[in-house]
Amino acid sequence: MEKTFNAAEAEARISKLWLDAGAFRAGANAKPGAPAFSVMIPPPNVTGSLHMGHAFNNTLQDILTRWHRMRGFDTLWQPGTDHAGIATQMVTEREMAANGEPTRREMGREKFVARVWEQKKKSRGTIIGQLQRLGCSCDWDREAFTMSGAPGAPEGEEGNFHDAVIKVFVDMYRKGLIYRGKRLVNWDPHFETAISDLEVENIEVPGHMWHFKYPLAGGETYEYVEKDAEGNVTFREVRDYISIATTRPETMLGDGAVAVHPSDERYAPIIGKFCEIPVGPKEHRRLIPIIADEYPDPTFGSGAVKITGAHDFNDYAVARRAGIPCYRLMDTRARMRDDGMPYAEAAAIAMAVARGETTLTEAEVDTINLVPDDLRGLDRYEARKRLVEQITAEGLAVTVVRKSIDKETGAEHLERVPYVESKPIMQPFGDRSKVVIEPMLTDQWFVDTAQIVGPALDAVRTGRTKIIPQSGEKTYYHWLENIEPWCISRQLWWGHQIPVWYGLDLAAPDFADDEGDGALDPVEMLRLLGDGGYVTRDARFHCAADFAGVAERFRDDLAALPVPLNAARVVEVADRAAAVDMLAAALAEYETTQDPTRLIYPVWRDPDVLDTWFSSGLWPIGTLGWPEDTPELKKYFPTSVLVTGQDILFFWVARMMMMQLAVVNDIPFRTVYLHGLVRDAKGKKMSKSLGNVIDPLEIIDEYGADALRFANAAMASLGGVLKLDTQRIAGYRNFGTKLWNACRFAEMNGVWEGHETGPAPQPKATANRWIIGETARTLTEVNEALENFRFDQAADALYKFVWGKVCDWYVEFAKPLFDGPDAAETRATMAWVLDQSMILLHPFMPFITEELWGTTGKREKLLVHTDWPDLPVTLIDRDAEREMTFVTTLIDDIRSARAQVHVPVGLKADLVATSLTDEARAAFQRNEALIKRLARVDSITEGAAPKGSIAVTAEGAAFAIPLEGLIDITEEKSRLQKALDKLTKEIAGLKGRLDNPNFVKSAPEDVVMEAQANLEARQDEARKITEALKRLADLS
RNA sequence: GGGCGGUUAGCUCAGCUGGUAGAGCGUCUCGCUUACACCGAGAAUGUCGGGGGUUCGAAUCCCUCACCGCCCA
Repeated sequence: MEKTFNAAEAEARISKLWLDAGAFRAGANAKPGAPAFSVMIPPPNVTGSLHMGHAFNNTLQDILTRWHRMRGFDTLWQPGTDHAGIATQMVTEREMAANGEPTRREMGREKFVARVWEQKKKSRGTIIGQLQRLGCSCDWDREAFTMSGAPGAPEGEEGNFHDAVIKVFVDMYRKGLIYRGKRLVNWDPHFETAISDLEVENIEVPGHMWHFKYPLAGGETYEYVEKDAEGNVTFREVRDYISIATTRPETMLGDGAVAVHPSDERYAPIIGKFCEIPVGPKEHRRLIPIIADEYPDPTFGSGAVKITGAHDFNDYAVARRAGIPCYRLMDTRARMRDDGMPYAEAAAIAMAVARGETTLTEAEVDTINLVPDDLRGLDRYEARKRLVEQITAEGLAVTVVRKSIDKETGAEHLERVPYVESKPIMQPFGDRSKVVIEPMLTDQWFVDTAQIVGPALDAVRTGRTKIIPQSGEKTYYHWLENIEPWCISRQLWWGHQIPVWYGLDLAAPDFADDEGDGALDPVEMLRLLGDGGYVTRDARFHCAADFAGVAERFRDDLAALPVPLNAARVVEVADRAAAVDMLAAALAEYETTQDPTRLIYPVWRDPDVLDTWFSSGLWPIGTLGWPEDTPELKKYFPTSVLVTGQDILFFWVARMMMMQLAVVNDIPFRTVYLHGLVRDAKGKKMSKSLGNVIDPLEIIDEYGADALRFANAAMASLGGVLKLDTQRIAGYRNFGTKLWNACRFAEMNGVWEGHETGPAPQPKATANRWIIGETARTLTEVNEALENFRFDQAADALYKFVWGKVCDWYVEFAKPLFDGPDAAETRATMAWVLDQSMILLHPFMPFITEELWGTTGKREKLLVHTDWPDLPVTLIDRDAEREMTFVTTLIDDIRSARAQVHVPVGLKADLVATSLTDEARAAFQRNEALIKRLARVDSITEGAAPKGSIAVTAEGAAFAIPLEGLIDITEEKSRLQKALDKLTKEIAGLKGRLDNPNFVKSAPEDVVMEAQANLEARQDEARKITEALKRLADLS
């Protein structure tokens, strides 16, 4: 054997060994009739690459998986990747730009989607290969993808995940769990799509708060009065305006009202009156009502809030309550709108609405563009700047007096300046695009989460699904109990296109075939096409898995229409505009031909795709073949454990819970293990800009996958932050080497000759019996730790056992034993112990252990499939344990004493036993050889302590090491005195407790007994040390 | 502002249902003792964030304050 394990050379070879053997296949190594153990990998982004978070997360999954597989469970670790809509589209577009390829829009949707598939194929291997380098024992043949089987999927991307997603959408739609609506959503102006609340990061940035005057309509005035807490008037003035504070002046253009709190006496006189928005051309100023609503905080700002329903979430709620129209001001890129009728006309309509003279449908409101002509098409921030200038120029900014002193004359100047507060404001940013999110009123699809959240909550409340650590459950409840509707439509091209088709609404209420002759004359036609006709009316829509499905439903709609429309043929076109054109052409043709068979009814598909989390929400059933009733689904669902980051609890875990329960009425997993974010050694988030990113592949290159894995396991205590330190990884690489060298030592001593794995031997020598017991104890610890997901405790137990027990002591004990009569049983014991070490370490360090397994003996199976031991506790031999504790502490004490009084390490000393109980003598005699070797002792005698010796005590024994002339007497005195001081303190503490009648009375009996025994032992030791000190005093 | 978590040796962290503090790394001293210098032997280091309470006894339970982190507003 080499001196160290060559990870770089061996890992690829061992990986291949496992893969060629099909070692990771679902059910591999399962015992007949064994229970299933299944884990779904949190699918990484298909274009992503492995970062430390993945490495950590997947190490834990692999440990669980390998552990269960070795225990004979029917094990499946399901791998796969996520199509990651926005991220993948972004990556692809970026690469296309870098290559000088045409843009997405130039290409068109179909070509672009094909291009993304190319990208997917290209990058898919990256992260999968990286997971394999980490040693992940997924069933790679089953690799899944959240868009497999989607239209346009190339060869090799078959599968039915797409079918599952579409089926779920259709089913949920039919059950009324999914609806479409114009709602305020988080709009990402960079990607020009809606995103969910969870994809928004709120960050505090420096901002400004402007204060403006909204003049009351018709020059009305009121008395504005401020009072203190006692009701005394502190300020009083007659005002003709209401003061409004805003951080976003550009949204003033869309104001629909000003709101004040109903209890706010200052504004009570003007509730119900109108005020003017101080923006836009003077002659077209809009008036808006002053309303009462609970939302405004009377203590904040002026207490009055402008209500811009289409651009603020709070305002939106107020607007809905009060029936205030929400005017959209921006386009998809968050520039001020530049469409629709001129401002003068739009403002006039809005005025009429505010006065209650007319009402508009939602669709009609959306056509009203209230951006003044001079601001149309401007960026939102440019528009803000200009508006502030315009309002200030008009004198409608609230001002404050500023005092300045002229440096030359010393004269005081008082001037009024606009009141602009500079203060930090919370701003929403897109987590991918990093641009400021704009609340935007758009048509979107929503899951009515309120309807499906109940079972997901119950599953955790009743314990059917357990979340670890438990604090995760609290967070889970808190979020789900306050859940908002989930916006699932995204204005992207890469994803599952929503299975909804739209058709023009031909059921104009005033449309009739006057003559009842089935012939459409121009008059009748005009009713269809004219004002209020299908061209402007909202579309009708139907949902089905495919076009054939919706066509049928549209035919049902048409059947209710008069002749000849009822016979129109349903065809699919690109979009609404195409449909309008085509229908017009078809009607025109009908007019001349009067041939109803040639009438067509064009429908178009919703261009939006589904939120990625909607599809990954089906990962547990989708990867197992649902909606088909596959054997895998029967066997591996619900899954056993989900291991994922706590940051993903809402995004994914909660949604999987809701969706699985809604779709198949079962929990997706029995246990959810949540872990923290991996950070650098100082606890900082790893980020490219900080330059503190640790690349797991570089770590694997340098230290080996096993070292990284063991470090991950050791870090995995419950809760908290995970700080990754390369020094620690190096330490665990050393740990692997330590085991390696123990096996190498065994090899040199013929331990492996003719060795085969077998049951524990039954040796006679105490050291051998002891280490077998220690092995059994460690197994219990590891099992218990893993059952409780305490990877850190399992790793710790293994580290202490292999290094602290096997290498530090047992290997040393074996050296003299190999030269004595117990050599054969010692070889057998060592072989067995090292075998167990490899087995127990395998889930944590699969490469080095598999390599050792293969080189050290004749093995029936690969280690990956070797049985996890089941060792009876009877292997723990209490007598052997006591005896070895005596021996090891004695050796430790002798070494320590020697070192402290500077006895040369190379010197072999004599040892005189000055007092021994029978038990101590027996233990001592049986292990003489070990003590001699490890404590560097030459000869052993019994007798009185010679002059000038150092004293060592042990349980039931006292020893002296005669070293007259060699030792530093002062040093020895101070050593003993120090020990005595410590003992005295302990004795005082123990005595104090035992002398306290309350302690003896109320403490449990065994605690009292233990304290008593402890006191006696300490006192005995103190006596021995005092004697030794006395001898030293005599000497000098 | 609301919720969750944390504060233990120089650093990173263990410490379960209360019985009087541990590990790894780092530091220092010594050592080429025939598995291993990715090693061995030895050593030092803590008013367990502050205050109060419950208890015979508190790092551990309760209250409170301070600071830090995360999530949601």
